Amino acid sequence: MTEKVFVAMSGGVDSAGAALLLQRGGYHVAGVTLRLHHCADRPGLCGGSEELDAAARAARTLGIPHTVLDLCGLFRTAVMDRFVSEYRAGRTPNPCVDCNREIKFGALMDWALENGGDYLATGHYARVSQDPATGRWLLLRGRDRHKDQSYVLYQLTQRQLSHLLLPVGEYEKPAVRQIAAERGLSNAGKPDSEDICFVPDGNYMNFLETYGGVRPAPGAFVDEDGTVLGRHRGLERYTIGQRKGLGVSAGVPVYVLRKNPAENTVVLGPDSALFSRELFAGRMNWISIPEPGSPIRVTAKTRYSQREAAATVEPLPGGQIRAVFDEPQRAITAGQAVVLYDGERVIGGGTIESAGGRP
RNA sequence: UGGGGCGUAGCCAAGUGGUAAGGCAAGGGACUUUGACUCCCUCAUCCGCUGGUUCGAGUCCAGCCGUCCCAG
Repeated sequence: MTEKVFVAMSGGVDSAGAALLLQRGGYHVAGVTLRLHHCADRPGLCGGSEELDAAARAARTLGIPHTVLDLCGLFRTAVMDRFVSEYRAGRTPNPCVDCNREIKFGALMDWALENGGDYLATGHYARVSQDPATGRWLLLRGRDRHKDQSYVLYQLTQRQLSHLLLPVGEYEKPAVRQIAAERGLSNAGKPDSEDICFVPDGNYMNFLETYGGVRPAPGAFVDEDGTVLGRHRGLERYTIGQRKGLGVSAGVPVYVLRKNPAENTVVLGPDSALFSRELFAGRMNWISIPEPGSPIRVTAKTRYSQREAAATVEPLPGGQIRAVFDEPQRAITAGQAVVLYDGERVIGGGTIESAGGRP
């Protein structure tokens, strides 16, 4: 009996390509698209009307059934509201991680399995396999190194991985575009999506104000000695390592080193002051191995588009870890994810809580 | 108001007779499924103002304005 797979179709080329590949692979394929936004519908909004139409069109081209699942309410509370509260707390969140955990591989996967699906599939550039020795499900990097998205999937559980198919992870992006074009999919040449899906214009500050009710409070830019360098326009506007948009002319480039919510100050300094060796992270999820009982050697990424760096990870009580890098890392930022790798495998990951151990 | 210094783009700043370096900031683009970083491009028809000398002045001269320091 053929297995049934629901493909999460965003309206983009990758998820349409995933559906096409699964169809060719002999699966019984159905498309499902999430509606994530009721109002403020704008072009390019993931889970918005325009993308729903594009997804439906792709499904029609492929001749597969297509349904829409409305998860607006959950998306608001689990992703958008959390995005706002994280910024309010002075951190820099990665909403895609939350969305993957709560929405795509949470509620959507539950729905797919409850509705007769054996699997859920997405268009992410990553791979799933099973460790022949331990039987554990593994998350591997995508074949296309440049598009690898394993970083944003580090919170997947064994159960989720066991029901997950990531067909485009075996391909290079240009190849996906090509087979989509050959099959007549109208979104084959569609530009890669960027920005946060609920902030398609990239103006997240505007989102925080209008949706989140954030009232940015101006304060002082200071250097590490406390000397005032200028006025900032609200802590939410800045993230660690940021250079652009500060409006401070110090003769040399200056970067955001820290945010100090208690004083409502932003500390600026040279790039060299951004490097630190150590970080603490929580909310750990272990994939390729059980939670370790002693320090392990890994490579780790502290940001989505960053090369992994060698580190030693020490498990701490309460599911936390302390990671010490061989070489100091730039702009380790609270709220971002640290993802641990062993070659192609994702070992696990967590949310960065603090950085320390300056070089 | 006696002596001296300085006044070049938003900020800093080179330039001392030959037709406005550079850095920071800013704007635009590339890159990027988060915020960023990085890279590329752009950014003074004009040098406090007004005259003068000169083939030619930001550069020399005079006056004025502004500003800083010293001064009994």
